[in-house]
Amino acid sequence: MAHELASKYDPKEVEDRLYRKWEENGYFKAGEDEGKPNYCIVIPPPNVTGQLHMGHALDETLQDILIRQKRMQGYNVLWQPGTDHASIATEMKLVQQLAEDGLTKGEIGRGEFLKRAWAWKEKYENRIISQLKKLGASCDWSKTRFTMDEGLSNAVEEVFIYLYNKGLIYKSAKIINWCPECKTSLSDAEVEYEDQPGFFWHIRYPYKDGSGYVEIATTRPETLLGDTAVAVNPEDERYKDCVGKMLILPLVGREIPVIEDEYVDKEFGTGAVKITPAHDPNDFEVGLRHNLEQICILNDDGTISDNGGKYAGMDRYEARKAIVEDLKEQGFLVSVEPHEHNVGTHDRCHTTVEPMIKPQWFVKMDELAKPAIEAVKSGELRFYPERYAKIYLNWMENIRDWCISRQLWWGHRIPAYYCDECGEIVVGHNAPERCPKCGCTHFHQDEDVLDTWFSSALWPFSTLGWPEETELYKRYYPTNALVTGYDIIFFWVARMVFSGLEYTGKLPFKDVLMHGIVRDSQGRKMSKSLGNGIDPLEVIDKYGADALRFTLVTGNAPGNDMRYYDEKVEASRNFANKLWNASRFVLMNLKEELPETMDAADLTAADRWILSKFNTLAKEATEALDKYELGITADAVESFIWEEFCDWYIEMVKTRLYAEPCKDRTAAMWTLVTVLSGALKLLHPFMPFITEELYSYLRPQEETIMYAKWPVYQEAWNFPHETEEVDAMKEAIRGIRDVRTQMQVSPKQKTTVIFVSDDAHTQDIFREGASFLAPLAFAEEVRVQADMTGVEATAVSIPLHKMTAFIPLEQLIDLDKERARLGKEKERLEGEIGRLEKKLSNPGFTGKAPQAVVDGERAKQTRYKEQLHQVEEQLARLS
RNA sequence: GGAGAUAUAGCUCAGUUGGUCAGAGCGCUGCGUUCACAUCGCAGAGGUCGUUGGUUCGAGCCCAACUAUCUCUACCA
Repeated sequence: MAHELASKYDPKEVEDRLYRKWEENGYFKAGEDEGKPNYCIVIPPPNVTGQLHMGHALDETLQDILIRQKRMQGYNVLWQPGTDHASIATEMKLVQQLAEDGLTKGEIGRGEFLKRAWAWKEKYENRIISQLKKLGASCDWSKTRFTMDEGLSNAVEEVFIYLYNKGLIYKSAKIINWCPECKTSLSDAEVEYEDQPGFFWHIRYPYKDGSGYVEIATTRPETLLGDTAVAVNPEDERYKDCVGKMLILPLVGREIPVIEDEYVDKEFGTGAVKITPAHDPNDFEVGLRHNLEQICILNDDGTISDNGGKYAGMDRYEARKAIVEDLKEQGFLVSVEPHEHNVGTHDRCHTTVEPMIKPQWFVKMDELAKPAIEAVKSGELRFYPERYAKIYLNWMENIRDWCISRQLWWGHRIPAYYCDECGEIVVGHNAPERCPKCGCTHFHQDEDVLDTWFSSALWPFSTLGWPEETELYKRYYPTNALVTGYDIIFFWVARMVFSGLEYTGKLPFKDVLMHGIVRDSQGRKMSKSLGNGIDPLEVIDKYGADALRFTLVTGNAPGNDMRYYDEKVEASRNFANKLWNASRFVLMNLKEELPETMDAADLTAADRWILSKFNTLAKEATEALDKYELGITADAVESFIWEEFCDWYIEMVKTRLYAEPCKDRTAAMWTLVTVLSGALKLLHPFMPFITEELYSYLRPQEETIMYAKWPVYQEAWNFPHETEEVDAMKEAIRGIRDVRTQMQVSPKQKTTVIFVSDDAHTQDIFREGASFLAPLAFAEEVRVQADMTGVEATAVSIPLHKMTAFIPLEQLIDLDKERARLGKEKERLEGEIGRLEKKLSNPGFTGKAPQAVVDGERAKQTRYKEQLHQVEEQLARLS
C-alpha cells in the first residue's frame, strides 16, 4: 500500500481529471430516490454571452457548497443550471459588432439580426458553462436550460396571457424612462441615478397682458419647448393673483396658463414651476390633473422633434445650448447658477435617460406585491442575513407598475396581435383566425420584446418544466434556497417571489442567501472601464479552483462585500498543500489493512482526544452550515486540520508510527485515517478536488467522496476527560518551549524534563504521553514523579494545573534572570487571582450569573492559586 | 429626503442567541533545514474593540446620541 505522492499538490494534474470522472459517472445527476428528501437550488443564470467573473465564482461556490453537503447528507439533489438571454446586454453587443462591420440593425432587418443573435448564442453558451465547470460546480448539466428555449418561452407566453386575461397586464401610454442610445423603454429598476454637476437656469415667462413676468427655474431648459403651463402652490401668497392668467412661452410664443397644484414646493427655487407633461414624471401627473396638452419634443434618438420649431433635429444638448443663448439674447434669462442634480442614467450604457410618453406594456403591481410582502413579514420567506428583508420590503411596499416592453429584437416577443383593420388587440399564443371585433383576418404581432427579467422571474419553476406538471417539477419545486448578490434583489429576487406566488401558488424558495460584491484590493468595484477585474480562470490556473473557492468563502461575513487579494488565495493554496502533505504522511505510513472500527479501550488518550475534537467539529460544522454560516464552517475545518490534526496529533503519534507493527501502532494509524478521511468529508464541499483525490487514496474501496456519508456527532467519540488531559499536555509543552526560547536554549540542546504531581491519575496520563512529550519538549528523558526527588533547586519550573514541570538547565541558567521571570509570573497570577476574587465576592455575580459560569470562574481561581503556590515555592528554593 | 451597512492588531477582516472573545490571515521580530510539508515548524511583539452616555452582577456583542466612511432608495423643478 505504498503511495508515491508528490511533495506539492498540483491542482492542474487533478482538477480536470476528477471533474471528468464526476461527469462521466453521472454524480451530478438529480436524484430520483423516492425514499429520500429532496433538495434543489436553481442557479442564477449567467448571461449566455458573458464570461465568468468573480461575482459568478463567489455565487457558484456558495451554491456548490450547499449542494455538495446535501448530497453527502443523503438528499436527492438537483442543482439546476442554465443561461439567460440577457436581452438588452446581448443586443448591445450585437449592435456593436454590427457597427464594426459598418452595419446597423435597421439595415439587416429583424430576421437577419435574430439569425446572428442565435448564432452568437450558440457560439458562446458553451464558454460560460465550461467556465463554471472549471470551478467545480456540480450542476446537473443534462438539464441545462436557456431562457429562450422552447419550454421557457412557452412559460413566458403562458404567464403573459394569464396576466393579461386577469387584467394584471395592460398597455398604456404613460411616461416611461427612455434610453436615447439604446432606443428602448426601461423599467424603473434599470435607471441608475447619479449626482452630476449642472446648472439652474432662471428664466422669465412674460404675461400675455404685458403686466410683467413669472420667473421659473429649470435644470433642463430645452424642455421649455414642451411646456404647457406654469404651476404654483395654491397656498403661495406671492402668486395668488397670477393663477389663471396666461403667459407667453419664450422662443415658442405659445400661450400657457398659470395653474395651481399642490405638487409645487413654495420654498424651492422661485416657487413657480414650468410644466412639461411629456418629459417629466411629475409634470405628467400635473398635466393629467389639469388636462394639459402633452407636447413631445424629442425623437427616439434624443434629438429635438418637429414640435421643437427651429431647434428640430438638434441633439438635446446642442438644443439646450442654443436655447440658453437665445433666451439670453432676448432678455428672458435672469441668471444661471451651478446646481448639483440627480440624473437618471441607463444602467447598461450610462446614457442619460429621458422621460417620454410612449404606449408600453405594464404589469400592474399592487395586487401582486401584497402576498410577496406578506411572505416575508410572516417569516415564511427568510433572508440571510436578515437585514435584506427590510430592503426587499421597502421596495415592495413602494412598488410601481412594471414596464415590461422593450423596443428590442432579442428576447421574447410580446404575444399580442393587432387587427390590421380596426386595431383590436388580441393576446394569445398565436394570431387569431379573425378579429373578434371586426372579423378581419389580417393581424400583425406586437414588435416589442419583453424585459429580460420577465422570463428570469419564472426561472425557479419554468426550468423544472412548469406549466407542465413534470416529475421534476413535482419533486423539486418549490426549491430550497436561492443564492445571489444583493445587487439584484429588485431585479430578480422580488420578481421571482411574486411570480412564484401568483402562478404556482407557492413561494419559489424558502431561504435567500445574499452575498456581496467581490471588490479589488483597494475596495473598488471591479469594472471593465477601470480594468481592475480579476479573471477567476487565471486565478484557478495559478492556484487551483479549490484555493479560489476557499478564499471566497473564508474571512467574510454573509452579505458583506469582500476584497480580493492574491495573498488570500496564496494562503488557501498553502492550506491545500498542507493538507496534501499531511495526507501524504499518513499514506506513507499506511502499511496494513486497518480494522473497520476500533475498541476505545485500545486507543490512547491522544487518539481519543483527536476523535473528540473531530466529533465536536462535525457537530459544529453541520450546525453552522444549516445556518448558512459557510465562512465559519470553513474556518473551523481549516483550523482543525492545520492546528489540531497536523501540528499536534500527527506530532504526537510519530514515535508510535516509527515502531514495529503492533496494536498501538494500528490504533494510531486507524485514528489517523479515520480522522483525516472524516475531515476530508467536511472539507469536500469547500475544496472538492483535493479532497476527492486524497480520499481516493485513503479510502480506495469507496468510489467517490461526493457520496460519502456526511459526518455526524456520535456519543461513542465523546471523551471529555481525555480532551482535558491532552489539552493540559499541550499546555505543558508550550510552556516548556516558551521558557527555552526565553532562555535562548538551542533546539539541539536536549534536557531532562521532570513532571511533578501528587495526583496519581495525572501522573498516569503524563507517563502514557511520554513518548511524544519527549520529542515535543526537546527532552532526552521524561520523568514523572510524586515528589521533588532529584530535582535541583536551580531547575527551571513551569507551573501547570495540578503539576509542575522542571527543566534542569544547569549552567545555562542565569539565576537572577530566572528569579525575574518567576517574579513576573507571580505578579501576573496575583493579578488574575485578585480580579477573580473581586468578581466572586460580588453577590450580584454569584447570585445572578448561571451556576456553570460561577463554577468556571471558581475553578479558574483555584487553578491560578495552585500555580501561584508553585511559583512561590520555586522562588523560595532559588533564594 | 428616507433606509441600511460599516468603524476591532501595521494591512484585510472574523467574532450569530451579552459571561476564557479580545481572534485569524498577511506583514513584523527571534530561532529552526532528524525521514509529511520552507506553499513549512517553534516562540513572540502588536488592539482601553470610532466617541459619549445608558441597561446589566457582567457589553466589540443590547439601547440612545454623536462622529466618519460607504451603499441602496426617492419626482423636489
